[in-house]
Amino acid sequence: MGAPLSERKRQILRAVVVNYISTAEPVGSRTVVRSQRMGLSSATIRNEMADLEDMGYLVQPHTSAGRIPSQLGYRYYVDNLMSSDELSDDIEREISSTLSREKMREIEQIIVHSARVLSSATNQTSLIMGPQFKKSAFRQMRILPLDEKRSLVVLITDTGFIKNKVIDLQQQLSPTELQQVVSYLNQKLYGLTIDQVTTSLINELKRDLFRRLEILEQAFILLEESLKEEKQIRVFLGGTTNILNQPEFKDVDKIRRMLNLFEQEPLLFKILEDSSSEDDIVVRIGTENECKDIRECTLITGTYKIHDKTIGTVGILGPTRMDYGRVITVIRHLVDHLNESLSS
Amino acid sequence: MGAPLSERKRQILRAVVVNYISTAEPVGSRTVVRSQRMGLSSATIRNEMADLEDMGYLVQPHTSAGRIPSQLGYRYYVDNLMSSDELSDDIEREISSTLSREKMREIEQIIVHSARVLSSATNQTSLIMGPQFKKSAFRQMRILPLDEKRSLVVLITDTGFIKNKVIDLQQQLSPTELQQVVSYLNQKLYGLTIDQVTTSLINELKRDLFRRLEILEQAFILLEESLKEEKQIRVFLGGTTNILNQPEFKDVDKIRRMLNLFEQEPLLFKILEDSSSEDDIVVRIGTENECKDIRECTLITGTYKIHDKTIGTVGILGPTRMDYGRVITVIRHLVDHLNESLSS
DNA sequence: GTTTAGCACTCTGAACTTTAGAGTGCTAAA
DNA sequence: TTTAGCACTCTAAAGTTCAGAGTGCTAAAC
Repeated sequence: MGAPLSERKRQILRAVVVNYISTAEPVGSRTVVRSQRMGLSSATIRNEMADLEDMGYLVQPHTSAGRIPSQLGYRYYVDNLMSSDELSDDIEREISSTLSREKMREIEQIIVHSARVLSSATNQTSLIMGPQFKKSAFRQMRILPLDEKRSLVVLITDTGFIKNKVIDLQQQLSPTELQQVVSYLNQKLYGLTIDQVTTSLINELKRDLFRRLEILEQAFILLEESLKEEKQIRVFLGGTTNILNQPEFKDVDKIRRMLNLFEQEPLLFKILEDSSSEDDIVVRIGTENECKDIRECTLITGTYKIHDKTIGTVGILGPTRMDYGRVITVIRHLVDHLNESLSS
Repeated sequence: MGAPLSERKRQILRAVVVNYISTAEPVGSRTVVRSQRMGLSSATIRNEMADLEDMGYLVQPHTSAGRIPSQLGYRYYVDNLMSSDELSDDIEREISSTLSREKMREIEQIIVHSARVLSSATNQTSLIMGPQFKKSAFRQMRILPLDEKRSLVVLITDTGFIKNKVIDLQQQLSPTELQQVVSYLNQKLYGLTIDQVTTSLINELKRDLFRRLEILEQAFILLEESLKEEKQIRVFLGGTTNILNQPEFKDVDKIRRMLNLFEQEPLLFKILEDSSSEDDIVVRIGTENECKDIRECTLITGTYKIHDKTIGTVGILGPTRMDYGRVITVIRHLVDHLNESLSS
């Protein structure tokens, strides 16, 4: 990306970014002088800052204001200048105590609480994609008749999820018939990921079974439906009100657009999915985001796993002016803890 | 409440309330003259309005502004002046189509969608308390072993709910032992409401059973826990961003306080519970609300039933300046539809 | 006794003006 | 190459002005 920056420019750029992140005010040359102990006058810094502006790392909101980092400036900071924060003991403790509590057996509970910790530790809004059931592999299926009309279908996956759903059956199946159906399905579906259980596959199985049992129309419609439903994943939010504390959201209209976004789960899902990478933490600054509703924001995401299988994404969404170092460490720690506590 | 209002005052009060509800601007005497076709001059109306202010039905934000209804004014309007809206066909259609859709088998789905309809039909924020499982009566319990370690506990209630939860058992029970436990529990618990299944009752049962089977410690802890969990009820929100459209919430600080409230489920639950009445729609204006966070708001609630058993509350929360007539009819219709579609 | 026309008075909110302060870029000297 | 000095620019906050809406009161009209 053009000429490499001199050490002095790097220091100045870092000073501007750090200052702006913490104060939200444009940073002037005098402020940089004060925070750098490098024995240069403000005039010199001014020249360097003018250069940095020409190169695209800084921008001026108006003549005679200080500078603020551009998107490129943040990018450079994140890639080259940032010192990764040490996580304070408080937060470390908060995370691990939140996740290790005895009562946290339900995965949904874990996710909800994680979202809360994440947002309170970063003062931003957190998004966590619930476990992606669809990436798990089919292990076993059971059907438990409840009363004359209803049965409970139970699905078990290799990642240890147990999903169940009540279905209505118009006609009653005898235990033997039920047994036949179940073992046939188990045999056919074993090892497939939920994603692979497509409508066409189901139709095929249906045709196959119909030759033997002609009573299953209803049951199949419902099975199909319940699978479809499980494929849609929930996104959990934490600290949505935190954006109100950010000075960049003092405009009611921006707030509205943001909160509106938060109400649209499918969109949030897409945003998280777009930005997730199997193995590392991803930082998307401003227009690096696909979704145009968050082009003024930064999204930082990580993924969590169960038994080494990536199963969901966690993220922090906030203004581009966010404390990158801190957010990244917090996410990293949370993901580590999640991986550990979900795999046990 | 003091002297009864003359017909003329009633008309003027109604005019002020109606006008203020739709414009959010203080209503002056001229405006009242224009909207009333009663051939009086603004001076006369002015005198009457001054009287109404003395009586406490109207207030002036400042000298030389129009009047706005006081809390008492709204109360009088709701109790004596309001003409109940006819529901437009559009909304009627929207409600019934939302609730009758084939896929809406899961009760949670129904609730979520109801919250949405409610908020979009009223332009306010809607709150719906999920079905109060705890008020249902225990009907039947089943335990289905899944693998070496885990079992699925299924609870069926008289209102047709089916709740289930996976539990870990340290030791495996033989089918016979399991059968014994289950039938003992069924016998003991049948007909009790979930509310009545207290910790002490569970402890008692536990002591009882221990004499016969000594393996159940784990199972019981978990059963107890799962019941406890079911007792906490979720509150579903719809249209939280609608408050941003209300001019009374143009202040970022008020917005923050409101959104903060929305994030505190237990508080919302308490608010709804405080205000619900078995049989009719309840209107709580301003300080009539217990909770101090909504002392500037009006909460209108209704309850829904399954098989004539009250099982949850739906509500609309907005500024005291809300379209009472419309909101009440919308809620009434929604509740009717809910009752019908949940009881089938 | 009501009702109303007329008028002086009040208050607000929007538009405009002023001003202090922060910061810049340039020039010329170190 | 660095820096002191200075003229210049822009903003945000505080102050000012002003039209408009609405009132309450008085005295006349019905």
